[in-house]
Amino acid sequence: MRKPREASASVEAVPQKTTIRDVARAAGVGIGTISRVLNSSSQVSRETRARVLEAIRRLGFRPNAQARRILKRRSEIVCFLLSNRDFLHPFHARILQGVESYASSLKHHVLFAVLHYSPRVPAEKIDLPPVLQEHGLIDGIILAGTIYPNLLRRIESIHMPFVAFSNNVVGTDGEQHYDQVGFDDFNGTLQATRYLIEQGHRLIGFAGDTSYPWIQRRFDGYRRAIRESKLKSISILPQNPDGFVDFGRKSALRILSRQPRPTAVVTGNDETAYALWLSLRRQGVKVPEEISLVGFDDREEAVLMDPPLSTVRVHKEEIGETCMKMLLERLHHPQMAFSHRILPTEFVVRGTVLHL
Amino acid sequence: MRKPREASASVEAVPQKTTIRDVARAAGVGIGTISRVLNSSSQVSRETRARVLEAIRRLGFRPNAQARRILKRRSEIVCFLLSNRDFLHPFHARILQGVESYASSLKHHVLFAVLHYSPRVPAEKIDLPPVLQEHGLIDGIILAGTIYPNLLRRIESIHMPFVAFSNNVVGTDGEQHYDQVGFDDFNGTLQATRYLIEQGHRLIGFAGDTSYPWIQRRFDGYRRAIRESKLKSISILPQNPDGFVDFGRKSALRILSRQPRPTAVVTGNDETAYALWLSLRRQGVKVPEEISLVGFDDREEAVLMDPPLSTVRVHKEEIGETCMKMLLERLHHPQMAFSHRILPTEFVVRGTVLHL
DNA sequence: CTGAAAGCGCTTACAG
DNA sequence: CTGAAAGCGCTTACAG
Repeated sequence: MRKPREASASVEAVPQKTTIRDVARAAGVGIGTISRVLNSSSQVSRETRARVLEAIRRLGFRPNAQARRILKRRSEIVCFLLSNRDFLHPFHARILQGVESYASSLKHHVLFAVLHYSPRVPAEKIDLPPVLQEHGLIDGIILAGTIYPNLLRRIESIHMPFVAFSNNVVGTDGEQHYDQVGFDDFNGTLQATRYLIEQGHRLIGFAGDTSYPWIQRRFDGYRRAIRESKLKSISILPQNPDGFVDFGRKSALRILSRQPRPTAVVTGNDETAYALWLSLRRQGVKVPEEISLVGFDDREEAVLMDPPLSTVRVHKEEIGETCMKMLLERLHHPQMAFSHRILPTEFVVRGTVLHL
Repeated sequence: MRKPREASASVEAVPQKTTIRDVARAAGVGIGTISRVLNSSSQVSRETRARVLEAIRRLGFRPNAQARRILKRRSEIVCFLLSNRDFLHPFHARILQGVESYASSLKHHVLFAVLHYSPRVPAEKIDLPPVLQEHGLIDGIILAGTIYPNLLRRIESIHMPFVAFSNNVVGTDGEQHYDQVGFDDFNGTLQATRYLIEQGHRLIGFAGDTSYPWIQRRFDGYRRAIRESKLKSISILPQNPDGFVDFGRKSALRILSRQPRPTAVVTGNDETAYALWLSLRRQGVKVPEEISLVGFDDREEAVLMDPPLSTVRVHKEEIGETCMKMLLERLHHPQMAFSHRILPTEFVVRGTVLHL
């Protein structure tokens, strides 16, 4: 027994109930004509079109999106799937914004979904959000967050087009058979370190946790620059840091106790740079007068520092846009070869590097 | 050149093409029976169900979500509409997370959309995102960001259920005929200021831009506490600040030049507190030894400070959850009276308040 | 240019 | 319990 929809008073007030048939009757035409007007088909006479548009306006008719989508065989909705992040960090939030902005400019929509999974569970045991279990609701997926091989395999198993934000892909090796967009970790620190060298620095350290593959790539970029100039690399990674502040304290200690003491430090990311900055200040060490500092990511922390942090800027919105663009290309050309686009980073000179 | 997934073999591999009719044929039953199994109707015999499930598995069948939704007359998708924010600030990002988390626990989905509009344009001129122009795609809206009266009227005009995050509603007065969820600005600063008084402070200033209604409410809470204890309120608002750092500099100046000098400052939000902290430090004024500081919002900045900021915590995820919950109630009970839920805040004691 | 009809992939009374 | 049929709100050949 289906319950009748609400009280009779609301019948006129709720335009949702008006269907294409009502409009056809009101305009005295067939339903096909209404559809043609809605889809701005050229084969409708001016007068008919005007009559139909007037009827649509008068009845407050809005076509049912679901019904259209069934026939169109495309929902024009993509899913932004954030995996294994307990909170939507500004970095990913801005990727999402880039996705949304590009998507909406093309009349597409973005569904936001979250997934938590263990990297150690077999692929088929990963419990995907319901939206990925159905089909027809979304056309494809933009995969962000931390991506382990099992998630990749799980997503592949549902045969839905997807694009992965590649920088936080962990533990996959060799060739990958999917579309990816990322930014250039290696060249980011390469450029930053070269800048320090140009500014006259010769004793340059690197502080960052290289157990993350992206920090490792940044470390590699740093080492390349160091080697190029025949300098010696100095790596600083505190043991068992107990949280953010403790991490800063321990690495500051290691830096300051080194003989000779580095004049500059390249950090694995802005957060590390921030923690270091706090600790150095606390110990009365001035940035950049006594130690120059360079970050990576250009997060909010960067401009909150005083002086503001010189860092490697990542164009987060552009990453989102490019993900969306690639996904659309994939949808239109399913047989196209897979590609991995790596977007350039940009070194931003602000206040934390001293010219020696 | 990487090769895409097999071309010819994909006919069987792509489950999207399998329909309920294929399954019916494979299982040797009618399509109605497949539907009943999918909807776990109890009126299917164990053997038939088993046969159908096996066929579904074998064919990799996943039902078409759009088709189901047409019949169900409910999409179980809500739209999170972020208005007039040029970027998804962590504050709103966490509201979104709360919405998503509650929604997904109930098998609902969240569509993320952005809107930019002028507060001065007539309501009917506001160009809503396409998803709000169709019907059937979403069941309702959660409205976040800065909300002016014209947007409210525009949303009301499309007759779609919605819930507004109320703290950033601007310029509406009197009774509001819609559902709202917000947090308690007034009691937040009331509690924070009382805490300062308990700690022995008698000269307490308030720094914040009261042209924003929410900061005005926070100012009111501060004044209530001040009046309760028969103290004198001291309001600090720098003229024409030129950005974040300049704002901090100017207000620090005003605070320090006052005779007698306040021993504590309640700020309109964490950002203000952070700017103030930076400037005070720069001028060699110690927090909290010489000046105590209290923030509002409990944003990321708060824990980035050293010592970490004592502030008024807002439960952002809970706001999102409550929005989603109210929207669902509204959907199930369209005739229910409108309500405005105001969630409590919580004062978090950290390191920036000195006991006198 | 336009209407009548078939059809998209489902759900759900209806009748056995 | 189950199948055949009607129907959800659209789009799109088809035939004039």
